[in-house]
Amino acid sequence: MPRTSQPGRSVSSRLLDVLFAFRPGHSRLTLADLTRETGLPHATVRRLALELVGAGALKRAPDGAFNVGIRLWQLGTLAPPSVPLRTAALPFMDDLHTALRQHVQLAVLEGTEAVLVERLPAGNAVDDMSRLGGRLPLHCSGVGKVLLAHAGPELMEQVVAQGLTAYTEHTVTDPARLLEQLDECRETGVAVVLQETTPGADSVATRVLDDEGKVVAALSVVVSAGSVDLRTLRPAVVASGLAVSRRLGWHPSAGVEEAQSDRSR
Amino acid sequence: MPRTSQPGRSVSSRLLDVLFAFRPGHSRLTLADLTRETGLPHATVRRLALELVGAGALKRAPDGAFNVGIRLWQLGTLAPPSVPLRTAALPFMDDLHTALRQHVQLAVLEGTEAVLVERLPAGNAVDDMSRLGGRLPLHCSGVGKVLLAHAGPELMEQVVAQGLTAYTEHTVTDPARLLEQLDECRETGVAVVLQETTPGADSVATRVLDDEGKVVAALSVVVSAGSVDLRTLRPAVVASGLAVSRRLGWHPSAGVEEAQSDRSR
DNA sequence: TAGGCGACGTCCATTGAATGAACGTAGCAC
DNA sequence: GTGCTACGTTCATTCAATGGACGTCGCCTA
Repeated sequence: MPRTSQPGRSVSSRLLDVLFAFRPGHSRLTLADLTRETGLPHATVRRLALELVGAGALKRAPDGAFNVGIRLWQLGTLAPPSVPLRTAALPFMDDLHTALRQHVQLAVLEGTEAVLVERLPAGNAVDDMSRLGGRLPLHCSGVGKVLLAHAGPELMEQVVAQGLTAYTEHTVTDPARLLEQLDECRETGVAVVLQETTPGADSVATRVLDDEGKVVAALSVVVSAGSVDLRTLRPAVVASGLAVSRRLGWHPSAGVEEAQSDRSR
Repeated sequence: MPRTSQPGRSVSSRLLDVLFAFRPGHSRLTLADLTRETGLPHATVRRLALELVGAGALKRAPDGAFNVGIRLWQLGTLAPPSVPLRTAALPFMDDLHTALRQHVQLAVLEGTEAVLVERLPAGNAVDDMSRLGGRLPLHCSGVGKVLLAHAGPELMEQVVAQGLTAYTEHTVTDPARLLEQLDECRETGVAVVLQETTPGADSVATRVLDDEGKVVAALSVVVSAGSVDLRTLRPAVVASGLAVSRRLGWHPSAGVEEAQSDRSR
């Protein structure tokens, strides 16, 4: 007797379960992997996965394993703020990168994390575990603090509720202390983070504003701790952030919008 | 009496129709747009689109329009050869970019077109209509000719069958002439294209090989016609292509694999 | 003010597409 | 041989997807 186990779930949600089983570090999945990951019967998973392959959303390797297809990648390039933001930011990020020879990162807010939407790595600089499409904590990364500072109190509550994980011995885990930092960041538009995400990595981050003065992204430079005087980085980062903002239509007269209550999931 | 019009189609295919209705230039779609685009009843489209929004695959703007969501973008970053290829190529592309101050592009083969998976634009250089995630014709772009030259005869037949569209007055539309160029490209590993895609834009492209000597991508520099002696570009492009290939595990002893019959998609 | 139009939202009787347990096969290990 | 895991295929059952119909809202023209 079929149709026995999981009623009440839509086909679409099951299909999306299969899709989103692909995560960083799980980008190559066999049928068995997908079955485990989704908890669905393997016959169901197989049907769905093959349908995705047929549409070009997934690709099947000769050995039977599944991969994300190029068509999905193309779809992803259409995601805002990717389109205008990346286009606007890349030239200035590149300038920063050329001038400083350090990691330059651009991140946006997604749920209770920061997602890296662009990244220019400096081969000889410190590695800070982040990668394109990767996620960084809001409470202890440069870009994270900038985004958190401008996102309104509800998000702060959520982040605190989830627990301020200590990634290093320098991570700020005291909510009151964090609030102070965010207040300062909101005033200055800059966050300086010293070895809070990764030991040996400092970061200077600033906000990127759209034409309405809303914070749509954060731009940061990550450097090896102590290798550079962060005070010299600050003007460069701020200037680049403003340049990107202007390119997005922002103008000083637009100011900076306070605490929007975004329902962005 | 419902269930009247389109039987024989799976839910999944309909869902994917909705997803893939988002294309470059159609990245922001209203419900009515989606209805037109997919040809499905608006009640159906609405249900599917909202389910996609619920999963974070799409995002709905306050005004009701739909956009591709960041989660899909993240999924896309997992698509091979995006992961290792982009990582391996970016540093060298950046070097090329810094040295030449011209557009630097990385493309892979997808169906009968080349897809731009990475792109460093030069603000002051000629604009050549391509964008990240965009598609270029195989028969008249630098990266396209490189990919086509190494893809085996079946693809060549397909491309010819589709017609060698003349994008400019310089586009090679004679199959015999194109074959000659591809033969040469296969020998030298380089394709030089003079104003075939866009008037005023020249391109020098080379292949990128993986550890098995298979051509997995093409790397090119696009310059304003006549602004640079292309013979000086050639060594730089070739060297960068080889550098990326080495980073992917290729070694001169692996050679270059001939004409694989790829069953992609 | 009335009437037309398009976009969007909601409802619900009908039914065919999705389902998944069962079975079969192939490869590997011991 | 026996046991295990991965993968493929089948098919009776049934419930979730369907889409025509109707309602609402805003906008335009007369």
